[in-house]
Amino acid sequence: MEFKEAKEKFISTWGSLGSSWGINKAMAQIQALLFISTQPLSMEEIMEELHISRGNASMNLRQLIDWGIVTKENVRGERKEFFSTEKDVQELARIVAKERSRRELQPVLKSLQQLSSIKGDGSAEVKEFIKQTKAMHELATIADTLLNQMANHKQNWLTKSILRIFT
Amino acid sequence: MEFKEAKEKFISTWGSLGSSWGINKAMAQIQALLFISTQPLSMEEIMEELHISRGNASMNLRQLIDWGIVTKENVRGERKEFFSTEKDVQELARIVAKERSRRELQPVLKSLQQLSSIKGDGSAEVKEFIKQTKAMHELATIADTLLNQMANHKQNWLTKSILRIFT
DNA sequence: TTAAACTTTCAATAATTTTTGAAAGTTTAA
DNA sequence: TTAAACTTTCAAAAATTATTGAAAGTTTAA
Repeated sequence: MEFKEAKEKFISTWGSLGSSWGINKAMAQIQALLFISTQPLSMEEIMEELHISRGNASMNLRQLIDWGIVTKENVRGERKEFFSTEKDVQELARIVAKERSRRELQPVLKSLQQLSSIKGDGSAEVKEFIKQTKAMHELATIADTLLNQMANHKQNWLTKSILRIFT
Repeated sequence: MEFKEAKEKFISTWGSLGSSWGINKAMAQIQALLFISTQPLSMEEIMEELHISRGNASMNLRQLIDWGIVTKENVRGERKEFFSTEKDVQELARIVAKERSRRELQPVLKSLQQLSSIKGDGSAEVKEFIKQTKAMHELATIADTLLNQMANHKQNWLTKSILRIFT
């Protein structure tokens, strides 16, 4: 396989993985492009490589910056902005874990908390509701703890810990 | 909060959580409804509760069955089919972990494997490409191992293991 | 058999999400 | 200043995804 082909395949694979995990395609593809680039890229270069519009590039870069995955770089002698992504995969995993916990799990946890606290009237259906929402709340708490543990551990925790888990 | 209100809120919360994790809304809502129901429900009842069409109910129930989350039940004296969902949250988590690994991680792993094996021509960009796709492959392998470890452990592994992880 | 009860399929439609591109906004060099 | 270089915004258009509903298909009781 040629490099050019491999590069395109990597970008599109990453893009569709993103889609199936609730991250939009362009956003995932921009990140993929930066991830394998040897130097920071300008918006112009990103637009050209991925065949996307200026507006699309601008908005998705902003989102990536919001997530803390991409940073603006100043290249000396250049007026325009350049962008680069976090290059360490474990650091990337940490950021994503943290952000997904904050954005998606926390609100659900809060809801489940409330819902499992409705006062029972003794009926079977309300009892079941309370029991099941409580169980979900516990599970979500555990998942959240896991994500945050990941997010708070520095470099290499993954490879170091992996063999000790579940043994 | 009234039970009816709480029930609706639970179903809609679950539905939108599903959406943000790549599972369609109706599918997540059907599962939520069954999850808090004290007995199996017919398609008719599901359609009515969730205000969705027969076709929608049928297709999403099939998907849930494909995933192994919902099963058809025979209720004696009734001709129509009834549906119920796995009620144990940890078992649910196991099924989801296993299925997502199989459906989404495995294909990506295979791609990354291939991509990180292109022959280098000595150029910096190809070197970077190989290095970065290899790193991704390693991370994805670890994530997959984790998911599968989860999927292969019986009941209660989560609560038992959680305190021992990352310590 | 047959016909009623029920489920599935799928083309058409609706809803949602993403993308575009041009106008408005901002920054910088001179 | 000002005007060129660059970025952001956002309404409209396009693309994607979900939903409907009626016709076709299947199962079962009699």
